[in-house]
Formats: sequence, structure tokens, C-alpha cells
Amino acid sequence: MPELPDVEGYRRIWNRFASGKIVRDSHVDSDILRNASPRAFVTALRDRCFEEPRRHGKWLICPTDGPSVLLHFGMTGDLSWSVEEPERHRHDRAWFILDDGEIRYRNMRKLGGVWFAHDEREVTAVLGPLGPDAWKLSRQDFVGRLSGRRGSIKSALMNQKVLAGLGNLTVDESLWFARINPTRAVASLTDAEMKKLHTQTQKVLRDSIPTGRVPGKASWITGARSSPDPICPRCKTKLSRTTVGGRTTYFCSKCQPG
DNA sequence: TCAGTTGTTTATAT
DNA sequence: AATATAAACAACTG
Repeated sequence: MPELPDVEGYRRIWNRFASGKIVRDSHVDSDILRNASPRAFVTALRDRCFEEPRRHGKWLICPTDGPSVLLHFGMTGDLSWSVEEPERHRHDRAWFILDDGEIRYRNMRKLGGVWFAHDEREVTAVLGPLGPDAWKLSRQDFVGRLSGRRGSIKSALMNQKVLAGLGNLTVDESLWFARINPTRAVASLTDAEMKKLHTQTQKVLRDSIPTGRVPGKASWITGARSSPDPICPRCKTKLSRTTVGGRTTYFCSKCQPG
């Protein structure tokens, strides 16, 4: 599920259950740990204390009083806390044993993974050239990051180097609320449309973050996309389905004309 | 058996 | 230099 709202939910989970706790022991599958050996990872973290986690885009950065752990959730990642879910799941790929429980990283498809960083410089190197976080980005910065780009608005919004955190669902939802066709060229958007898009993107994030996911509400198109014959919740037109930026895209041809 | 999946990277083409 | 596209990654579900 992981787009910005989901990872924000994971940040809250990590903060609630892991912040201020000592790592007594840990485990990580060798194929999910992308830049270190499990032995070195476990040794470096043992007896370290987790501090407040932070999120940038779809990354969760979990510092200790020494090194940091970076988590990316791909399309099927999740976190769980052993007190709420006692049994380990077969797709749990890493876990951290604390004094009062175990926090676990689950990832069925193994897209994404776990990274290790000795210090802030290595954290930055792992994250790569990410754009500014999409949540609470000012309209000026939003417009500034998008302007001058030549491709479609959907591709630009999903490009993590432009803005960090938006994904297929949040982008489809934002464009639908702003009544902008996903295939429109960025350069073709008027100032008024850019303003509306910024407002609606922030609305989608604001309404999704508390529940830690893009809500499947009937009044949003995310709720419609899984149904066999999806219709626009606003005007009841049959939704169009196409591919933009390599992702399945739903839009309303009436509300979002091309 | 086949298509599809909320993400990213890489190779290749434009 | 930017963009676009497809494939690959991996493991399911319907």
C-alpha cells in the first residue's frame, strides 16, 4: 500500500513502539538488506537506542544513538508490533527485539528493502536525489518544482526526484479532485489549474494521513478502482482506464477532459 | 493459465 | 538533457 500516507502511518507506529527503546537483538533476511551483511547489521544495532523516526517521501528513516536503519516498503511493505500481532508472518523479512516487544518489517514482494547507514552522510547517499516532501509543500515550491517539465502531469507528480511521496493512487485522486486529465502536459496547465492541483493534492494527503492509507471511500476514485465496472463518484460516468507513466490510471473523461 | 498489483531501477529509444 | 517505454524485480490473488 505504501505511498506517503501509509509511510506516515508507519512513522507513527515506529515512534510509538520503538522510539527510546534499546535493540536487544535483530534479524534481517540477507536478500532484503540491500547494502550490508546481516551480521554486520545486527552487530552494529545491538544495544543501540532508537530515536525519533522521520519520513521523507516514501522512505522511513529510523536513527539510533549510532547508525540508522532506512526502510522502503515497495508495493507490499508493512510494519507490525508483536503485542498487537503475536505470531511472526511468513513475509516478515526483518525484526527488532526490544524490551517490551518486537517491531517487524513485512514485505511480500520484496520490492523496496532495508538499508543501513553509519551516519547522516550515508543516509543522504541511500535516499538519492529526492525532491522535497509533498506533504505541506507550499504552492510556490509545488509550482516551482513542476514548471519547465515537458512530460505529462501524472508522470511529473509521480517522479520522486520532482516531489517525494506521491504514488499512483494519490496522484489519480488529486488529479480527479482537481478535474485535470492525467495525460495533460505540465506546460499546458494554467495558473488556476496549478493552484487547484496543489490545493487538492494537499487535501488528498490531509484526508489520507490520519488513517495511514488512501481511503477507499465511495466518494473517492480509489474506492471505485477495484470494482469491475468503476464509475465516477461525482458524475456517474463510466471511468476510463489507461496507462500513464507506466501505471494503471483511472480518470473521468467527463470531469477530466483531455 | 493469465492478467494484474499502491514502487523503483535499468536499459533502450526518442 | 529530458522523457518515454518496457522489462525486471518477486509473490502472490482472482
